[in-house]
Amino acid sequence: MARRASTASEPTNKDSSTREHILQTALVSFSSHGFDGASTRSIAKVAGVNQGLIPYYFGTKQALWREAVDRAFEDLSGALGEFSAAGGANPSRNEVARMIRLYVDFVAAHPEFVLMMNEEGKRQGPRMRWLVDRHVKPLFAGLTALFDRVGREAGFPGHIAAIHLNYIFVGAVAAIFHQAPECRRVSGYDPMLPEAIQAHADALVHLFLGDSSLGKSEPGVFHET
Amino acid sequence: MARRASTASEPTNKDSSTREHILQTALVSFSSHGFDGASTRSIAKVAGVNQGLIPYYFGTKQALWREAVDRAFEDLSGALGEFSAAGGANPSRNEVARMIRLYVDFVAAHPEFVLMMNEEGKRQGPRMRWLVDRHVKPLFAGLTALFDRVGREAGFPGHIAAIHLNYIFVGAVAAIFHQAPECRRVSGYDPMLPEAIQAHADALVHLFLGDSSLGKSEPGVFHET
DNA sequence: GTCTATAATTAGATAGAC
DNA sequence: GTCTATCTAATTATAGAC
Repeated sequence: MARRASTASEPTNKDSSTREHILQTALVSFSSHGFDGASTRSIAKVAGVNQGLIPYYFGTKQALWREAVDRAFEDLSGALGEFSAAGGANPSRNEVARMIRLYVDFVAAHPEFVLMMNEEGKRQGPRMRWLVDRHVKPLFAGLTALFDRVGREAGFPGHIAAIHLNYIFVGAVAAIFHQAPECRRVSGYDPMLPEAIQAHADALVHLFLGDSSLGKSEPGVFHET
Repeated sequence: MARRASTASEPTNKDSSTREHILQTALVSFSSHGFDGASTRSIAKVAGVNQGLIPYYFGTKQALWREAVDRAFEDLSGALGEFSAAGGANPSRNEVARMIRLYVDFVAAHPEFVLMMNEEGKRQGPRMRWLVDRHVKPLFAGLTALFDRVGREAGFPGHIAAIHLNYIFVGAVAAIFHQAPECRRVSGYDPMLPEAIQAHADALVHLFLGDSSLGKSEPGVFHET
């Protein structure tokens, strides 16, 4: 491919550079095969470049992983829009429903995000600590406030319900997407189809917020205020 | 350690043999580091035996993995008792609640089971196909029947809700346990403590079945018949 | 049955041609 | 900036001592 000349100080094009291509390929490989299972040679092969370019651009495999994770959380932040920044203000039922649908759409479009979270969050180690301290903790305060309110309104017992609701929610959203190959083989149903994604979001909104379209708020755990 | 002599045809003691010890160690290692990430040397080291014993007992790494997975599903079947065999007969609300608590307790006691399922179910390959065809498909028919009934009673829209409820349920149960290290670091809360396991089961029963202890059946998605 | 030693392959990172 | 070639270390599996 033709490539325009660039001086030493001028940054290269962000979206079309092979560096960026390696970065996007790396996150998918790491999430699918794990950090140890994804070799730099296999990442380079999928990206269509030489293995030597990875140490050239990123130094170490660890550094490549970190840049790929940074990029993943940028994508999440962009997809959630105002919700990722606002935190747990005091959203209405419709705002919570919209947040659920935004997150479902993001996970369906980027299953590698939650696969990477599962890969690193399951065991202690430097990558888990780095990931949690740098990216998860800042998001967690807002999420806890939100689920604390949801839990109270739903009459969940005890003061520790928020953390449970948090993981119940993220697990309930993501499993069908990060287990998509298993789901297809066991049931013949493709959860990545647009109709399936919508049906999944519908089911989650119904489960967590109840069905307000019928004009009653009894089912579900969250009631309009 | 002293070991009693055995003839060629006599099977060795199942629970105390080093073969069995390797098998149990292997599942934890595979679930934590993935098939490629878990080296036979590291498995042998954790088990406290020599690396050469793995090809001696199991032939190949693949065969070791298969035996470890067989053992994991035996444990699941044992923990679920009558529920794993009965399938989706027509359980009462209390029976469903009991099944939820049994599964929560199993996942908390054996996070390596769902970690292994996540590890292999996320991508296509010979291990995923073997695992699904041999172990998941036989369980799936009963689960679908159960969630089909739950979905109908809860008024979920459409005829494909069962598969969504299935993955919503298994994801909701397991995430806090398979992400336990992440959970501890982000929140300081240990989901593996007995009180936490019970609180998680309480939250799930409340979410999926509603709170019948108050004598009303409005919240939740499942109503007593 | 359990060990040591090793063969064949592959890993991440480096050096240097162009 | 991208490639080939290579170094060192770690991988699975095998051979053989005891």
